[in-house]
Amino acid sequence: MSLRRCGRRFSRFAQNDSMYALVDCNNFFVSCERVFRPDLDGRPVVVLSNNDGCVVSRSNEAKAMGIPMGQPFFRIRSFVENGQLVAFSSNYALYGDLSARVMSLLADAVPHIEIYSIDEAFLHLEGIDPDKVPGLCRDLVAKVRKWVGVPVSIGVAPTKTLAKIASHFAKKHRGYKGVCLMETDAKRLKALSLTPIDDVWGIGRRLAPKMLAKGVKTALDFVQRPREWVGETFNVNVLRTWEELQGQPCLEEEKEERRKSICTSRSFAEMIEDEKELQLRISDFAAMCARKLRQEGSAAYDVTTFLYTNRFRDDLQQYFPSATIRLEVAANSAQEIIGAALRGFRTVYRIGYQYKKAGVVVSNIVPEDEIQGSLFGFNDVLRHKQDKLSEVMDAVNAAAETSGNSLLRLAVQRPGHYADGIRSEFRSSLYSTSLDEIIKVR
DNA sequence: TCTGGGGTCCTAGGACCC
DNA sequence: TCTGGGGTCCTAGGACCC
Repeated sequence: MSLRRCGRRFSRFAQNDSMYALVDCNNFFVSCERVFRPDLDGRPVVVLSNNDGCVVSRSNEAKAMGIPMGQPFFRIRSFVENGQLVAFSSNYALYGDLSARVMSLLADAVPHIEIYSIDEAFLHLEGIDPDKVPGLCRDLVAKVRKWVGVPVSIGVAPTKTLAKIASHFAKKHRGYKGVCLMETDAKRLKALSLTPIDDVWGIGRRLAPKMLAKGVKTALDFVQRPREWVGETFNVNVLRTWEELQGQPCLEEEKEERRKSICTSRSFAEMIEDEKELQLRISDFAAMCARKLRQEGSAAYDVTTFLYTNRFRDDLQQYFPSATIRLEVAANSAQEIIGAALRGFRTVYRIGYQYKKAGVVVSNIVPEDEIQGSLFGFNDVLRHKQDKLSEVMDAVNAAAETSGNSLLRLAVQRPGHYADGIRSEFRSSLYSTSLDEIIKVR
C-alpha cells in the first residue's frame, strides 16, 4: 500500500485557472466494515485503533451520540455491551484493499489523480470542460458507491484548501448529494464565512486558540486580514494557507516516491518491564521496518529505537528515551536493522520502568542501488548472503501477509503471531483479502 | 484496569568553518 | 593578547496532516 502521504508540499509559484476536486470517503473505516455488514446501516458504529485503544472512525449515528474522535474505548464500552453501539477493531488489510479499489475508479475517470491518504484523493481537473465537471463528479459518487460500496463526498474549487472546505459542505449537507462546487467568488466567500477557523486545513489545534485570541473566528475573518499581518503573526505555512483561501494555489503535488522515514511502533496491551521481552518486540518492529525498506527498494543509514512509559500514569516514573544508530553503510536486511535497533535499545533501556510503547524508525533513506560502500572496506559476500536471505523471507512471508503473520523469522524475533500482545477483540473477517483470493489472482 | 500509528515540513539554536 | 561576523550544516522540538 502506498497510500500514506500526508505531508503538504508547497510551491512558490501560483498557477492560474486551476481546479481541483477533493474526493473524501465518508467515515471511511466504518464504511468499509458496513460494506460487508449492510445490517449496520443507520446504526451507531465505531472502529477502534490498534490495541482497541480509542475511537478512530465513527458513523454519523455514533457522532450524534456525542462520541468524540479519539475517545478511549473503555469510556464507551458499556454502550457496546448494552447493544447501543457496534465496535470493530481496526482491520487495515481490508481498508487498504477497498481504498485501492476506490482509487482505481477515480484514476480511470480523470487524467491525473493525487492520492493523499488512505481515504482521500485530489483530482486534477485542468483540461476538463468546466460544464462537464458537475456531471463527472456526480457519476463518480454513484459509481464508487455502487462498485465498491463506500460513500464519498466531492468538493471542487480552485485550490486544494478550498476544495477541502467544499468537500466538508458536500459531506455535511444532504442537499448537495455528495458534490459541492465552489466555482464563483461569491460562493467562496459564503463558504468561508460559514467555516470556523479551526476547520481550515493547515490550522491545527495549537494555532486555533491563537487565532481566536486575535479575533479570527471564521475563515472569512482570516482572509480579510492583511497579508502582512499574517506573515508577521504566523509562519510561512499559515501564510500559504491564507493564499490558498484567497484562491491562489500554492500547495504542490507530493512527487517524491521515496519516503524519508519509516516507522513501526505499537503500544502494548500490558506494560512491559522485562528487557528480554522488550528486545523481542523491538526486533519485530525492526524487521518490519527492514521489510518496508526492501519493498520500496530503499535502504537506511539511521536506525532509531524509542521507548515510552505510560504517560497517563501520573503515579509511575516517566521515561521517554530514544537512541539513533548511524550505520556505516545504508542497510535494509533484517539482520542489520535488527542489530542496530538492539544496539540502540541497549544504550537507553533502564530497569525499573514500566514501558507501554516502543518503536523503531529508519531514516536517512537512499535508493538501495545507490548504496555507497564503507571507507573501511565492506564484506560484499556477507552482504550478498543477507540480501538473498531477506529476499527468500520476503517471498515466503508475502503469502501470509494479510493475516499479519510472518512465517519466517530470525531467531531473535518473537515466535508466533506478530500481533501477540496487541488487543483485537472485535476484528472483522478478512473478507476481501483472504489468502484464497490472493492465491487466485496470482 | 483500559488512552493509536505513521508521516511531513519549518524553525531556532548550536557547532563549525573561514 | 586581541576574541567579529557571516555562512552552512545538523538536530531537536514544534507544528501540521490522515
